[in-house]
Amino acid sequence: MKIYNTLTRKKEEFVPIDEKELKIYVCGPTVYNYFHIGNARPFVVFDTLRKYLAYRGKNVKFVQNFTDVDDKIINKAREEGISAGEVSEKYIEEYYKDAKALNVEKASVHPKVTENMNEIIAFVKGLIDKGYAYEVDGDVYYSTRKFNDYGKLSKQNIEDLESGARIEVEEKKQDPLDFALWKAQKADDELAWKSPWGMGRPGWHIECSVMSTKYLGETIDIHAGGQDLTFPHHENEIAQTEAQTGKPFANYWMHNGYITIDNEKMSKSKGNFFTVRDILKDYDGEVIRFFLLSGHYRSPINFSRELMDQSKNALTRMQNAKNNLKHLAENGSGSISGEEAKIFDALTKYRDKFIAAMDDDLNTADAISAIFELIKDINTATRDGATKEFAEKCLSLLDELTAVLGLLRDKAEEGGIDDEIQQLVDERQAARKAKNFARADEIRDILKAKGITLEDTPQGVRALLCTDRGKSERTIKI
RNA sequence: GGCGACAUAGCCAAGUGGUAAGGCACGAGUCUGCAAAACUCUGAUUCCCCAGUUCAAAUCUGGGUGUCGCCUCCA
Repeated sequence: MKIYNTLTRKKEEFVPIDEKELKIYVCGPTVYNYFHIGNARPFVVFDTLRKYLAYRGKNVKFVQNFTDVDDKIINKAREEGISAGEVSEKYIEEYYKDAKALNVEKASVHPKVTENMNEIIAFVKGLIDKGYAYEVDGDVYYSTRKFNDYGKLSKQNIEDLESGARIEVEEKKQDPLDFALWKAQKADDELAWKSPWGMGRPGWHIECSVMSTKYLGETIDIHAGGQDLTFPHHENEIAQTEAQTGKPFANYWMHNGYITIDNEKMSKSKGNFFTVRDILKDYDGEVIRFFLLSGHYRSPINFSRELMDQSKNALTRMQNAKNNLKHLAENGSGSISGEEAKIFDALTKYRDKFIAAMDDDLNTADAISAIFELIKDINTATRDGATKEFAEKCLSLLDELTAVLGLLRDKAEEGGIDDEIQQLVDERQAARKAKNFARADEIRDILKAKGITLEDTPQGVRALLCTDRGKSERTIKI
């Protein structure tokens, strides 16, 4: 597999450190609010990377942190009159809900800053001991100029940074480029921990260095996050970690592009964001996931209702193909014919195409097109019916590929077709036979009002339960 | 000022040297009692503009134009 590495600005063949266990770290959310669709992009993209690597037989240890110590959390706690811990616990729970809707798996480990305070303090102390950091009045700063490779990820020249650096009057840094590893407590209601430098809390960048090395080791395979983290966050992580360990921090750095609104970056500070929670009111989580995977992960994607509708319709085409196959598999009979076997052999080329696309720096857009080509051929082959076995094999292939992208999950079926509904369906069939189409249509309208759509197929009647999240197929006796 | 990304049909979007994937929308048709789904056909003589390299360029080089981003919290 080839991966575009921000460190070298090139696509490189991905060579894991240890084939037995790949190590991936993704910067997770600061838990003070629901996450927006821009935040969702790395979650979905790198979850897809993980699913793909697993599909290819790799064992992946996947770490994504929760930042539960931060000014924004403290502010939120003040606003709501609750503790910072209550704020972060609440939004961690909400994160899991939205992530589940997007079919984003839980990470192998979701470490929290608050649970790693001893390690953070030890890490900072280590940097001071090595001469890479210094303490001033309870604050600890990193001596950026001491780290010779500073700027290697973002390709920033340290002198250019110097001239652009914002100098804040109240800071006690020796150099404007230095950044905080530890911040002294300023107010009583601030989160604070006891440290060799007094009560205080960690700076933003140090947590990822600590949690990555703690859970994955000194050198990891892939470190990933949004493009806006490249500088300064990831640059600083490199400076901290490599100064501490003397080893490369991550072999590959992956950065996803932004979500834009009217062609401008979506961000919390601009206020032009849509939370996933809100979008889920109108669209299924899989539609959001499809939308996020419909372009290459490094390109910007514009968010709009029109594009969401396009994604929804495209996903419906996929779902229809699956529904049709399920219907054929459940109601059909017979083992695969010679003609079908030949067709099926030809279909497997789409698996190859899918893999080639994903191998090329996770080209999900191309991978999706391979799935649509597969669907087209399947639809053509099954247009006039198919044997049960052929339908099953096609369904299995389709499921195999869509599952890698986290699409077309089988949704839990709520309720059942009760006798009353079955009776109506039976009555409608009788009415159709008697060419009493008025009554037949009336029954269909009645069921439609109950959220059940009836479709007549050569293999019999099909009932689809329509939820606000799309159609899911229900089997019905005919 | 430094660093960087992008520009392909009405919309979205692959394609990085060999003669334009895929999806959405639109139109025509087939099938169907109807509906839904599906299938077939139709759409860029052309990939922002100009010049160059090449037998061959959307793809490489140079120069423009436009849009966006990072350098400050941000996915």
